[in-house]
Amino acid sequence: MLALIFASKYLRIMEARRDVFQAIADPTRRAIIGMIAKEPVNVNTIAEQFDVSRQAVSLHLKILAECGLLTMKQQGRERICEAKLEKLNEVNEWIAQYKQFWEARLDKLEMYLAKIQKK
Amino acid sequence: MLALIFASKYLRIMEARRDVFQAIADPTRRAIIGMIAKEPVNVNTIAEQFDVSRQAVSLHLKILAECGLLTMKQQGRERICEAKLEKLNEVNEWIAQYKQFWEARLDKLEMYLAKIQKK
DNA sequence: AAATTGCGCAAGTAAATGCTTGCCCTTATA
DNA sequence: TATAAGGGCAAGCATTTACTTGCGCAATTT
Repeated sequence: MLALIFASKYLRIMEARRDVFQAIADPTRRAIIGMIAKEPVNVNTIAEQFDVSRQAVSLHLKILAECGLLTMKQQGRERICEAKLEKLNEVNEWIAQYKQFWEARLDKLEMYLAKIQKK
Repeated sequence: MLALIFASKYLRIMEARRDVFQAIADPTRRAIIGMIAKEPVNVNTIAEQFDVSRQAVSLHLKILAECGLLTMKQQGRERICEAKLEKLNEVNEWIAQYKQFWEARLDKLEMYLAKIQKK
């Protein structure tokens, strides 16, 4: 019984969700992605742009790195963060499968509006 | 000082993030979206598909409704959930602005692979 | 060599999240 | 009309999240 509890706890820790959906849910992390998308930037430069502590930003970077949205490379005493946005494709594909639904709805709306306008 | 703390607390509560990014971050909620995308379904039918309690599912539905991804309508004693996926477009557009970056990378990789293969 | 810069690693905290159980009210069915 | 089915509301709990402050260490500058 106790073992089970420990096991489940352990499993939960191991499974700690670090997926892209989770990563981009946070507005600060989306802003970070926006910052590094065009060119690699070092940690402190990123941190300066936000009004939270460097540590907080550092944690966000860690999360982004863990789910594959960026890589870090050491360069002297600096750590350069480089965006690896391929992983965004996972979200892109999830969304894509539903596009037909909302686009169909919009089409219907458009047709309806056009019809109204004719009268 | 105290007023400030209360004010900030109050603001935080009022601002409670209920955006689409947040909403789709949860795997259960994504699964719910998958269930109701094609046709409206009532609450209990949705809840039966998951191994969490009806209350838990109900909360997920509430969150999805609050951020506009579904609407509920009462029908006798049942509440029918209907997907309104237009809001997904917000995510879609956010992603779209970065497509060039990861696609450019993939193109480069493709070209590189093609080059290697030729040799 | 001394001071500064860049940045990770804890430890601690408040709030948010995800879930449960229990209760209650309404609508439908036997 | 009694019972069942659909489903909201609220309290309570464990975990996670987002953040802070303090410390320390290695690479640079002065």
